[in-house]
Amino acid sequence: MEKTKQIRSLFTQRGLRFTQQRRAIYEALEATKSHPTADDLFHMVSPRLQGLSLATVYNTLEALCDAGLALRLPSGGSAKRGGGSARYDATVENHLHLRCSRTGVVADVPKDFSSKLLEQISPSVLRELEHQMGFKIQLVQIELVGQFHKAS
Amino acid sequence: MEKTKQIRSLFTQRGLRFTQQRRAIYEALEATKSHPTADDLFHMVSPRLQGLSLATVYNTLEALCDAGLALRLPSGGSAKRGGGSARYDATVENHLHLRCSRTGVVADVPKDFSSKLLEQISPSVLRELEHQMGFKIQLVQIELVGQFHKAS
DNA sequence: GTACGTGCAAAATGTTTGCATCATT
DNA sequence: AATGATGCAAACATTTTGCACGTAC
Repeated sequence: MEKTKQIRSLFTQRGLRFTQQRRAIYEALEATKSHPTADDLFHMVSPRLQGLSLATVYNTLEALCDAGLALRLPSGGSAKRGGGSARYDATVENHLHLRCSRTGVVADVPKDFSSKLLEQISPSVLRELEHQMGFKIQLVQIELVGQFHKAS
Repeated sequence: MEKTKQIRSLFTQRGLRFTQQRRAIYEALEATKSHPTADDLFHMVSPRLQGLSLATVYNTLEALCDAGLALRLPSGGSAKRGGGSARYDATVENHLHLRCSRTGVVADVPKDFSSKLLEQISPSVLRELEHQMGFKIQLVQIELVGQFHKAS
């Protein structure tokens, strides 16, 4: 299969071993828009890989994040309100998130809005900031915290 | 004392009872620039309030956040790397944070940079987004993830 | 006096670790 | 063959909860 090869080369390019578990977890993460938690992914993937361990999901997600193939979303909100577990996203292109302050649900801001907003941030100011603070910026994370209408 | 009254009225304005614990925790949070965790605050405050319970710190922080007197910072990074516990900030005026992807340490972006960057975000685009997504934005959280030079 | 906050300990999560085994390189 | 990943269970850390008591309104 074509896709398998693509993923395989993505992995090996970054020094990750290509295992069935990693492949399945990455595919599931890539296929969903839902910003799943590690546990969500475990439940999505384990039907196909009987015997999968939750610890492997955690290990894999850490490896993917380190390799730049996934992002761990900064999680606000108390544990009660959805802030209790980390959420992941395989979309590496920079985009914004909406986070509901009641439920912790995370949604993507549509691409056109995301780029419109991100373009407004001046790279020269960021570079000036990097220089002044002695800090190398890897990622600009923007989260719009608020509430969806029609309270549940 | 003047300050006590100020805090008292801050609290009562928002329907919070004014207890010694809440006062001490709020003062400690307001006085520091260090974005402490609940446990940090517990250790800062408990010398003055013997018998203070960590659960009270958590309760108080939740009450302060709900009342808009404090913010829980979105916490990226794995549990190992400082993402394991929530950090709080009494500065309600919107500002940006730097987060070290190695250590989880959070630092404020200086006010002049913060406002320069925040001003670049067009309110009209945000309003359009709110309308399209059916979402009421309460807060724009921006985090610059990266690393400080001179690794520790 | 009533409603709410506090302290304590126990429970509930979420995440990591140690180790034996297994798969990928 | 060697290195690193997996699975399992136990350890760990963080946060929440239940309940008796105390305190602010």
